[in-house]
Amino acid sequence: MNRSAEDYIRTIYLLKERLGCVRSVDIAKEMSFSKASVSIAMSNLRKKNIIRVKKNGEIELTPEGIKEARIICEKHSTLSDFLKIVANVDEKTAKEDARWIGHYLSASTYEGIKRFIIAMKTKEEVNHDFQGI
Amino acid sequence: MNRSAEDYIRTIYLLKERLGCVRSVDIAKEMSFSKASVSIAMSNLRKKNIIRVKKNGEIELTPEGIKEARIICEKHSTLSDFLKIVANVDEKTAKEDARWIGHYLSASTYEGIKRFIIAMKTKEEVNHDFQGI
DNA sequence: GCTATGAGTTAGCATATGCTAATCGAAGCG
DNA sequence: CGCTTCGATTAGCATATGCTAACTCATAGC
Repeated sequence: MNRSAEDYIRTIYLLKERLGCVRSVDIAKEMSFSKASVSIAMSNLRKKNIIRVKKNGEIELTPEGIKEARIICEKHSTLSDFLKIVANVDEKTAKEDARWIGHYLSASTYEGIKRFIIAMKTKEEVNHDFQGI
Repeated sequence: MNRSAEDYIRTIYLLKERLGCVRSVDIAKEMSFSKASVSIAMSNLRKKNIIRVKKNGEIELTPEGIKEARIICEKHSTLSDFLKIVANVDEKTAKEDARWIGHYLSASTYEGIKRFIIAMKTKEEVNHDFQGI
């Protein structure tokens, strides 16, 4: 998937949760893109069978689209947590950076980061338990 | 600076050290790009006053180019070390990934990562000293 | 019923990056 | 000397992304 497509898919997924119903304009507003750009992007996602557009303009992720979206969002939140922990940056910065690097990191590096963050969180819990004694 | 320009600058800097003299073809071979693409990229770097091309075709970084190159390479090696440590990936993977994320990470996240890696290395030294006792 | 508004699409453009094919110029070889 | 080869450049193309301007279409209000 392209970087931009990933971004659109993630946005559609999140807007669906937030608004219930997602249209092109909602996406354009959320991403600060023109209606035209979104229209073309939606046309591409439709060709790739990621979304389906109802007669009333409502945009729905297909089952494949939902699967993709979950993968993208999981990656995104893992990387965002990771950056917050290791680089000590704020939520907003972490999310923005995660959005970019999520697309460019190799699979093996991402897996390594996932292991790192799981170990880190476990360790934190252990520390917390000890402090509780 | 563009992502591609950063890559070209870094390559020129490294090839200069490795070969002594850098020409367009050397860059094309090193990066696996066509001569044409490199030619156009060099023309852009010339316009930005990053490189200077001698009559014999030799490419030299200007003082500004060298400054840029050092910043890029430092960032690159910091991120590469970082990925090797936290994600436990091999040198090659770490370098490739560092090349990409180096361009997309925000300054604050990069600074945070730098602090993290310095702390990590210090700690390792301390551990090493303790083990030596 | 006409018009204004909102949503979506299309045409045409711009930038960043890459490619191949063709060409130019210099250098080396038979 | 003429041909080949090498290095560099140019023209023309392709893809990915974005934009504005102009259009269509449906609906809501007067």
